[in-house]
Amino acid sequence: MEPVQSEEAGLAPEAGEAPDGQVLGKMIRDARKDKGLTLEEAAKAAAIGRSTLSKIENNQTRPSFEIIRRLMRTLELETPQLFVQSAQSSISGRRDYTLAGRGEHQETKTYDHELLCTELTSKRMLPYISTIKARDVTEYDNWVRHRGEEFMYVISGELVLYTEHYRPLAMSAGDSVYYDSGMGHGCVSTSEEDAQVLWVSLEI
Amino acid sequence: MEPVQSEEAGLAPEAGEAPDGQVLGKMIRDARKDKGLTLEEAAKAAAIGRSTLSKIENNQTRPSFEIIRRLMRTLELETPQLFVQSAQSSISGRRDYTLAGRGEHQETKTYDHELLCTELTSKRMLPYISTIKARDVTEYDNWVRHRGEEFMYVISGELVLYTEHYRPLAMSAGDSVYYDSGMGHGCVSTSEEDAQVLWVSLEI
DNA sequence: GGGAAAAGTTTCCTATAGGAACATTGTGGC
DNA sequence: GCCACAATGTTCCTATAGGAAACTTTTCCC
Repeated sequence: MEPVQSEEAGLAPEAGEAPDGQVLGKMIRDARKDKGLTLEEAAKAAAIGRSTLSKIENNQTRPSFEIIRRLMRTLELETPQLFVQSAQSSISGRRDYTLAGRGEHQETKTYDHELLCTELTSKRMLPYISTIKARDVTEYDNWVRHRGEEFMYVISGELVLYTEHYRPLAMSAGDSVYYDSGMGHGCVSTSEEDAQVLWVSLEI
Repeated sequence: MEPVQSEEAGLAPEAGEAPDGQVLGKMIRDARKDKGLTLEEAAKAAAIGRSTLSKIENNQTRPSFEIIRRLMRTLELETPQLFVQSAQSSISGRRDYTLAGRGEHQETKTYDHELLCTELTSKRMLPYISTIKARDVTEYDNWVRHRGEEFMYVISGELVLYTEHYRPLAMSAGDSVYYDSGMGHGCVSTSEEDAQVLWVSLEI
């Protein structure tokens, strides 16, 4: 009963009708992991179903506005990251999201993420800048891990990239590294000030 | 008939909240009226159904995230308003780009690429740093174009990103942009010194 | 290594979102 | 008043969102 599905494709800026919400799910998953929550915990806190959250994170559904709203509150996500009308253009970016909230920027003990793109649908790479808090850590055992690849470039500061399979890698401004993000990894700032890092992540 | 459907009745555990759900429709209607659009016009512009918009404005449905996103773009709604109620129009997600108008540039071509990873096999993203010579210009009719997506971050200097379909975008250190690289594009340095740019490219 | 518990995914089903067509309510001209 | 006709509201139907539970995978222990 669906002879024509065409009309949808016409107006939308992004061409492909591929159901890939692509980055939205990843963002939510990352935010959840950052807070150290399991699917169950996060879902309960947001008053949604565990399976629903799983589907959203895997981009297997087109969630309702209400559901997303609850998740954003629970995960303390910056709202503009999720939308921001980039005026029907595929050009978007610039660090203009820090905005309003002023301080209530999503922060965890260790990282402070700032997404560098808007229009999450239709994008496959996820670029963002992280501020890595200065702190002392003798050893790292709490790996970040997600299927895909990741490129990292140090904008400022000094840090050590700990990875699961290789020896720690000391990095400073201008250095970059490319690795399989399925391998556990994590950063620790080794300078007095926070370190700034640019990531580009590709989920497989 | 009046289905005073307490939409949230079953789901929302917290009672002290839930205003957004009721206000959403009014906000959207107001925004539409402000722009002097009829239901039909607005719905068409947002690529949604007329009846759907009607229901949303009358709070008779719980629209999907995607639908709301389209409406916000069409009506140029500020995102935080939808989440933070009583938001005093925090200027967010503003496109505070400085747009470079004008078109006279001399032409040359010489980027200076430096690949940031080795072992290209098994990698899907391609990160590299380009030095864009001062006063360097790419020819407009000879766009760079390749299937895929591209993320660009300005490390230093000032430049203008020219694209095939959008207005020139002036960028300086710290700015970034994400675009479909199938769209013709090219950079021109506008500062005295060379500009340094970090690219991450993803072929499809 | 193996078994158990936890985390995550998929399946199945119901309620409903979204859109086309139909119905109703303005609104201005005569 | 009555008639166009334009704008909005409602009905009807299908595809699917969302949740419970079954199932699978991963993570810990011993």
